[in-house]
Amino acid sequence: MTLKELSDLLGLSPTTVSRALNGYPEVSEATRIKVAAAADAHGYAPNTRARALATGRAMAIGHVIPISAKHEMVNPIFADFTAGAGEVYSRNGYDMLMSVVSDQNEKQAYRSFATKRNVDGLIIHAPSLNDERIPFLNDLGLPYVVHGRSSRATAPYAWVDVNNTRAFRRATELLLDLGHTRIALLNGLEHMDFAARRRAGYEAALTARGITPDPALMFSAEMTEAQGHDLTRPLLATSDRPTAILVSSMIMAIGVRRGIEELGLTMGRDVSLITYDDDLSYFRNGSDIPVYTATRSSVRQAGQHAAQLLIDIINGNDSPSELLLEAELTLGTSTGPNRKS
Amino acid sequence: MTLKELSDLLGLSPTTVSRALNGYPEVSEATRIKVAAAADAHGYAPNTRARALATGRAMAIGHVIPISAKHEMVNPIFADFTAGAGEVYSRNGYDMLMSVVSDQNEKQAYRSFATKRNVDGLIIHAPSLNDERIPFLNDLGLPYVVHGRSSRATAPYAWVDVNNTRAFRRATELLLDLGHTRIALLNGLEHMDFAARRRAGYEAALTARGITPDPALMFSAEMTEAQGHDLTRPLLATSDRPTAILVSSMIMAIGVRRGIEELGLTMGRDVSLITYDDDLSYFRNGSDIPVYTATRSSVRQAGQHAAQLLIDIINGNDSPSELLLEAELTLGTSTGPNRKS
DNA sequence: ATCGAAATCCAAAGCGCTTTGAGTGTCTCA
DNA sequence: TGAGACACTCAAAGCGCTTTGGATTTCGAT
Repeated sequence: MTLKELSDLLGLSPTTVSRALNGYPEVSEATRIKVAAAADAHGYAPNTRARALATGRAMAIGHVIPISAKHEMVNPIFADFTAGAGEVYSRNGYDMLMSVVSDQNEKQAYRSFATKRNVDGLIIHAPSLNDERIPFLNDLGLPYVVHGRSSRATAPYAWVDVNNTRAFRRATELLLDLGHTRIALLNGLEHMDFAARRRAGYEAALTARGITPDPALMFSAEMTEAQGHDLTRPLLATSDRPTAILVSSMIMAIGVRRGIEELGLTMGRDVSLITYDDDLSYFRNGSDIPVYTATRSSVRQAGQHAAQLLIDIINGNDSPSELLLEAELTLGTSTGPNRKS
Repeated sequence: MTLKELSDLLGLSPTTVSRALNGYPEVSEATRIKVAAAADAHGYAPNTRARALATGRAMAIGHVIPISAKHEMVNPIFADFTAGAGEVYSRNGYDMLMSVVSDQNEKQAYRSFATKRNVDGLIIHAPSLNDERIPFLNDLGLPYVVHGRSSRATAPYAWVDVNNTRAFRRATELLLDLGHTRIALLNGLEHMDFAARRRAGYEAALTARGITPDPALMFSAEMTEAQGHDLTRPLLATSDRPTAILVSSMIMAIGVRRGIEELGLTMGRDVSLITYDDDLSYFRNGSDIPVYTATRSSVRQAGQHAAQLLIDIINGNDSPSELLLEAELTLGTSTGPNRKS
């Protein structure tokens, strides 16, 4: 069913039908209702491609999912972020276009979006400290929003981020308050901005209490279950082992816990643990009582915010284009007072 | 840069330029090279929307991601499946269109894809035993591939699935061989086809050894960490507790393990555990030695196969449209002989 | 020299929609 | 009664591409 067929059916011109459906004022309410009814009855919806061509707007947002060639990894938070963003897109009539590329080809994917003109905007993920995508995209001229920040970027850009520094500072302070002084940090890869900020928060809290951060207690790795486990085992086997561990992701924390228990130790008693929790839908932190003490911020909500911000930018509503979300610190059973001192 | 601009630049007609770029034989090799070079130099790529309108092909595949309204859950395997499918799409010049909708609106999302004509095909996930989407999509006339099967569907459809029955039958047999007779099953929701098949495999193995499946040992729930834990606790608190547990997902298994250890029991010694492992990239089963004994099948590869199959169907290459993948059974440290008998 | 096929290239139509600019009635007020 | 204002509606152009059906040139063969 095309517009022309529908208009023939109604004995109207395509113009009028189009205007009726798109809510233009030049058409009477009576015909509008008639047209809408007929469209509904015959299951008519405008052909996206033709409409996009005519209006110059693709009504689609692009997401580039880079796959690390080394580890064949998909960022686990991606599904929930996507879900959040997707809801907002649907609500606003936008489609979500996903491009899965190996991380070397990422820029090419952005360029391709721009030249093929099949999206009106982009969301980019996981920025590094000085992310080269930002100047690149500024040149490209396609609206975009960054999920996260890039501390050393000089050009302006729109972003939605969590206050990672504050979150890790508070988590560290909690552990200090519980009497822990040897606190390990199992962080994500620190060329990533979020990880650098988390480390800064951790170090700031220690320094403020007169403790010099010990490089032997700080680790930076991919945030997998296996890494969590593999880093924890040797760490806890030393004589002056830490009494508390700060972990950058739930998934990694699962591995840490596995390591703790393999050594016959008990989490929350022998070793305290605080983790960052992205509130992933399939991995909620316990059912009633949280298992892990955690700083939590919903990545799904971040997705909603980022999507809304991008749509605002595309529509030219220049509301503030930066949004800093706060994580909340929730007590679980994984922390307790230091018993070793 | 449009085709017209490029052709003006080259002193050729748009026709010739278009043909040169699309590899039609009516253009000399010399001009083809010249055109390609110019296109490259000026960063020209055909406008997707215009091309789609002209060719009648959207060069895009739709995925509908239903969000369970009740639990606000995103299927965790979705990210990896998507990654696999996305690779194949990219390689073949297809875009991936994602539509996130609450599960009540799912059909509407398919219909919208069909009427708006912005995709050439669909992939659908998580079919139930008698999935109503199959007749619905057959009517709709948009090519599609099902990830999974729908046992009670009468109409034919293309699918890619894992041999769930066989996988669970083999896993159960392994436990039986180890002397376990009271084997619990923590399954996914059994209106889902995959879960029903897994249960069938489990029951078949038991029955073949003369053991009547005990309803008190069979559970069907959402496959979250919390559910795994919450089901395990009371299960292992009974006097005639099972000595082995078969679990339908790694994530759930993590929760089961937590339950086991909270009770002071040791996995692999006091309780054996076998889990189904989708080989999720962020949740590999241990680094060197697998932690869990598991039946594994890569959901990412399933994504690749499904995407390829769909593209084949769209292109009219009618290769066989059904693909059954086998899961492999890998020994980890979570299983051991029954010590209780 | 001439013809026909092969090799190139092009003009123009068309994909299905939006939107501009104009046209036709109908109403209101002088 | 006539003129202007208003409410509707429409024809046609245009978005950027592909593709049909010709037109032109080249060249070996007659």
